[in-house]
Amino acid sequence: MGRAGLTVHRIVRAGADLADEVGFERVTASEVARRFDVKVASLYSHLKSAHELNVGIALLALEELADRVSEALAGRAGKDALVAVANAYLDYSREHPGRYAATQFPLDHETAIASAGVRHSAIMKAILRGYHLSEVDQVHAVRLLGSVFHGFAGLDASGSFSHSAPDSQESWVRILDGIDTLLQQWRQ
Amino acid sequence: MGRAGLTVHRIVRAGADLADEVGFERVTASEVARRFDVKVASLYSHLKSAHELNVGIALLALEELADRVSEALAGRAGKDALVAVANAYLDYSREHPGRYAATQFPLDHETAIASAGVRHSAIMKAILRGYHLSEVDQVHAVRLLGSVFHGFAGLDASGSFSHSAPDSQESWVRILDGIDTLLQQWRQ
DNA sequence: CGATTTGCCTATAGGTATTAGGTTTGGTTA
DNA sequence: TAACCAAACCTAATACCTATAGGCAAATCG
Repeated sequence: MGRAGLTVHRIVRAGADLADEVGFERVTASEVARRFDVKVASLYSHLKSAHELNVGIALLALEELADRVSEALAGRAGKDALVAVANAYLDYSREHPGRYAATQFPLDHETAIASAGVRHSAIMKAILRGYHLSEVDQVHAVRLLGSVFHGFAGLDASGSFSHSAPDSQESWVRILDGIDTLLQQWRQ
Repeated sequence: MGRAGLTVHRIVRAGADLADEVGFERVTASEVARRFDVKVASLYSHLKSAHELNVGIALLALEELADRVSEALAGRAGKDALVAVANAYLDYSREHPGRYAATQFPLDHETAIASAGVRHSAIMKAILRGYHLSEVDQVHAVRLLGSVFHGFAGLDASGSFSHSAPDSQESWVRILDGIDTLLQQWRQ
C-alpha cells in the first residue's frame, strides 16, 4: 500500500480543520491519523507528542489570524482601522471557532515570542497611531483592545449573547463606537 | 474499610479544588476518586458522567463568583460599584484560576438559564443603574462590561500581560476609568 | 542495481471514561 | 437483638487515547 505523504504541516492543518469541526479541545491525534487513513503511531514520527499538535494548531491559527488582520488594517487609519481590525478578529472567530480557540492555548515563553503574537501587538499599536497616545497609554490601550476583542469573541462563541435581543452584531457596532470615542478622549 | 462519605456536592468541591491546583482542563474523575481514596467507578453512583462533573464545577464557580460579586456591589453605586464589581471578578479569577476557567464551560441552554448566570446579568444591570441608560443601551453596555471583564481576566490569566511593563494592575485601573467615562457619555 | 534512509506498520504498555453486576455496611424495623 | 434493605463501594470488562520500540517496505541516491 502506498504512503499517505504525511508532513508536520499537513498533520497540523488537518488538526486545525478537525478543531473547527468538533472543537479544539476534542482534537485527538488518533482522529487525525484516522483522517489520513494511517495508524496513530505513524504521526509520532512527525510529532513528538499530542501536545505538539496542539501547539502547532495554535501557531497556525495565530499566523492565519495575523495575516487576515493585517490585510484588514492595510490602507486604513483611525476609526476605520479600528473597525476593520475588530471585525477581522470577530469574523475569524466565527468562521474558525476551533482555530480561534487554539489561539488561546498556553504557549511557553520562548514559543510565544517566536509566534505571530508579536505581529498582533504590532497591529494593535498601528491602530492606535491614529489616536496620538503617549507610550504608556498605548500599552494600556492595547490591553483594552485585546480584552474587548477577545472577551467579546469568547462570549459570542459560547452563545452568551444568543439568547437575548438585540442581535450581538448590533452590540458590537455600538461597542466599537464607544471604544473609538474613548480612545479619542483617552488623555483627559 | 469504612465509607468515604461521597456526595455529589463533596465530589464537585474536590473537583473544583483540583481545578485550581492543576487547571480545569486537567480535572479527571480518576484523580478525584484517588483523592477520596476510592475507585473511579464509585463516583459513577453519584455522577452520570465526567461531563457532569465539569458542569457541576462550572455551576459551583458561577455561584461562588455571584456571591462574591453581589457582596462587592452591596451599598455601592456609580463608578464605585463598577470598580468594586470589576475587582471582584478579577480577584476571583486570580485566586481560583481553575474555578474561573470552569465558568466558561459551555452549558446547554436550560442548564444555563437555571444557573447563577442570571444573577450575573442582574448584577451588571444594577451597576448600570447609576448611568441612566435606555433599555437597549443597557444590553449593549452589559455586553461591553462582560467582554472587558472576561477578556481582561483571560489575558491576565494566560500571562499575556506579564512580559511587558507596566504592571497589569495599572492598566486595569486605567481601563476601568475609561469604561466609567464611556458609560457616562454613552448616549451621545 | 544495490544500499540506505525514511515512512508507515505491528505490538505493547499505561491512562481515562463508562457500564454491569457483585459485596459490604449501617441504619431501620420487626 | 436479629434480620433486612438500600445505599455505598468494589471487581471486572470494554473502548478510546497517548506514547514507545522495533520491523518491513518503498523511495531515493550512489
